[in-house]
Amino acid sequence: MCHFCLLSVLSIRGVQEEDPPDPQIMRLDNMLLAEGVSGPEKGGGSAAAAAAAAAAGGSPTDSSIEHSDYRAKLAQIRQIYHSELEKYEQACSEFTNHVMNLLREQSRTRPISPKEIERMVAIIHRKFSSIQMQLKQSTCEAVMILRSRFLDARRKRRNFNKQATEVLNEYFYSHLSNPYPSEEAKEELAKKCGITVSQVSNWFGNKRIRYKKNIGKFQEEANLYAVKTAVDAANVSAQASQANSPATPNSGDTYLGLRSLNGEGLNIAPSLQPQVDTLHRATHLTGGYEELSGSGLFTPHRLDANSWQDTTTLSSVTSPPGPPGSVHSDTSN
DNA sequence: TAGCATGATTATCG
DNA sequence: CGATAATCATGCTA
Repeated sequence: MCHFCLLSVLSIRGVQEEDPPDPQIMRLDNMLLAEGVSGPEKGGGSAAAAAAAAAAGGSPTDSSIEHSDYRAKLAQIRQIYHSELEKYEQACSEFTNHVMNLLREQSRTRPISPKEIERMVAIIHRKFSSIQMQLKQSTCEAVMILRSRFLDARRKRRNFNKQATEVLNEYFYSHLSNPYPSEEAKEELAKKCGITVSQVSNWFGNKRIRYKKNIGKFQEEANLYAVKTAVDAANVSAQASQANSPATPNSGDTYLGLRSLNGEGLNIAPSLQPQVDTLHRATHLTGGYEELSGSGLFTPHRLDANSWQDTTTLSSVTSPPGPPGSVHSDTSN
C-alpha cells in the first residue's frame, strides 16, 4: 500500500466526515461496555449479563453451567476485540509517524504550516476511528448472536420438575372455578416450585388456555388432583379435629393409587365429610362444564363464578375423545 | 425420528 | 398491565 496514495486519498476526502459526537459510535461503545466486552476485566458487564439471564428466567441449577459457557465465549470475543483494537491503534500511530516523516521530507521542498500537519493527523485519526467503529460493530453483532444463542430462554427451555408441576396443578385444579392466582399466591407458588413469578404466570396462562381448549383431555388429571386435594383436606381436617391422625402415610404421591375411583366408585371413607364435598365440587365443575359445552345443554354456570373460559370457545370443544361415560358419571349418583 | 407435551414469546384487547 | 390466543422452539417418548 503506497503511502502517497493513501495520503492523497486522505487529504482529498475525510473533510466531510462527521465529527466527535457520533451517536452511532456512542451507542456501540455503550453496548460494549454494558456487555462487559470493553471496560474493566470481569466487571459489571458479566453481572449485567447474569441479571439478564436471571430476568429471562431459568432454573437456577443449569443456568450456572450455561452461564459459564456464555462467559467463556464472551471472554473470547472480548479478547479478539481488544487485540484487534490494539492492532489498530498501533497501526494508527505507525501510520501517523510515516505521514509525519513524509511531511518532514516535503517540508524541505515546500513550506508546510503546522496547521496542515494538524489537519493531516486529525484526518488520519478519523480514518482509523471509522475502522474502529467497524470493529466495534462486528463485535456487537457477535455478542448479540452469542446472547441469543445462550440467553434466549426459549431456546433453552427446560421442563419444570415433577414436584413443581404437581404444586401448580394442585393449585389449578383446586381453584378451577377461578384459576387466577393473585400476585401473592403467584409468589408463593413460585417459591414453592423454585421458579419465577413470571414463569408461574406463563404456566397458568398456558394451563388455562389448554384446559379450556380441550377439557376432555384433562379430565383424568382434573379428577386426580381433585382427589388429591380432597385427601389433603381430609388429612388436615383429621389432624385438626382428632388428636391422633390414624392413616396419613405420605400426603401426596402414594395416594395416586386412588385414581382407580376415576369414574364411579367414589367410596371415600364415610367419616370424612369435608373432603367429599371438595371432591364433589371439583369433579362437578370439570365434568359439568364439559357437558354444557359439548352437548349444548346450558344452565347458567354461575354456581361458583366459574365463568372464566366462556369467551366464545364453546363451539370449539368437540365431543370428548376419551372414554365416554368414564368421566361425567361422577357425582350424579 | 415423528408427533405430542410444554415453557416462552408475540400480537391483540380491554 | 394482565389475560388470551396463536405460535415458536425445545424436550420427551414411542
